[in-house]
Amino acid sequence: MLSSACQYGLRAMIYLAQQPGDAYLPVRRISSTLDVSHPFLAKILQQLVVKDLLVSLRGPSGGVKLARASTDIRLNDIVLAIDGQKVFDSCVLGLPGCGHRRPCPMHEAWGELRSNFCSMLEETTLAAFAERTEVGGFRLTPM
Amino acid sequence: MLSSACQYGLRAMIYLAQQPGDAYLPVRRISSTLDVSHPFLAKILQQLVVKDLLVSLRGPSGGVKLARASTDIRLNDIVLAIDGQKVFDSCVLGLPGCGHRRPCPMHEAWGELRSNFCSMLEETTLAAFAERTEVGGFRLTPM
DNA sequence: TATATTGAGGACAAGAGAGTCTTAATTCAA
DNA sequence: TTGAATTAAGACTCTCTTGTCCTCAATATA
Repeated sequence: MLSSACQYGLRAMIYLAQQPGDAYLPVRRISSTLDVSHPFLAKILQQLVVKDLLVSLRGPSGGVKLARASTDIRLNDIVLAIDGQKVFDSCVLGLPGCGHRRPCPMHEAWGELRSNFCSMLEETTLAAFAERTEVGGFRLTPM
Repeated sequence: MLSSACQYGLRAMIYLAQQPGDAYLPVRRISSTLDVSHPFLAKILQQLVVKDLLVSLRGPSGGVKLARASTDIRLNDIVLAIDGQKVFDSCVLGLPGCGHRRPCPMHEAWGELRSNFCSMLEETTLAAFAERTEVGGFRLTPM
């Protein structure tokens, strides 16, 4: 459903939203906390910088931080920035051009499930999600 | 969500369920109707033969046909045979071991959507699906 | 029995996604 | 001003899925 890159991106963004203060956080710190490859995560976060979801600073005490308040970033923004629109309009049977006008047999049932998923991503802010993560004691890391 | 192989397999099985009579249907016929590569589809259908969802016969007037009544095959059987169990217990954030005991932040919301999807696959028989496909005028082919 | 037709099976090629590595550019701090 | 820390950028490798190709085995039919 979501690519690995997108999964890493989401986890990193949630982690960043949990940080107090306004300091830059080195990517290396994030990657070691989440236990993912540093160069790979760096490349992913770079995409989020380009899409204006993160800002970055080079040099000592540099790193990345959220470009705006976590209450103003939705999970959907992150997924779109990394995986693009295709997640949202793919057909379960892989038929090109499947849609309301020429549906495949699964279109209706799948469409409903998918739109529920999309709604969740669109409605949930990063702030809400980070808080739920902390309060619920949920984890972002494999270990 | 589903691999291309699985998508092709589902489309082929629906197409087979729509055939009247009990004759073997050559894979070549199926592949050209669905407009997918013949060798690739052959390999996929072979898996379904091994899993006893199809029976095959070589030689002239050979081909494949459903191993049992389409009322006795569920979409779930096909997905399991091709993509395996991993479709059903994957974590949205890709965390290994994510589950009730150690959930990731998305576990609950995603779990519900996924279990709806699974229920649909488990409850829908190939017969019901093929009929809906014909009655609704839905399509299996790209063109 | 001869032959054309079909699936079975394996080796191979192409593509995408995942992940690594190296070098350059930037910036803080001593 | 020098050096260390850090992101930026691109080339590269690996692996898995997708897809192709060729040969072999089976079998219905003439």
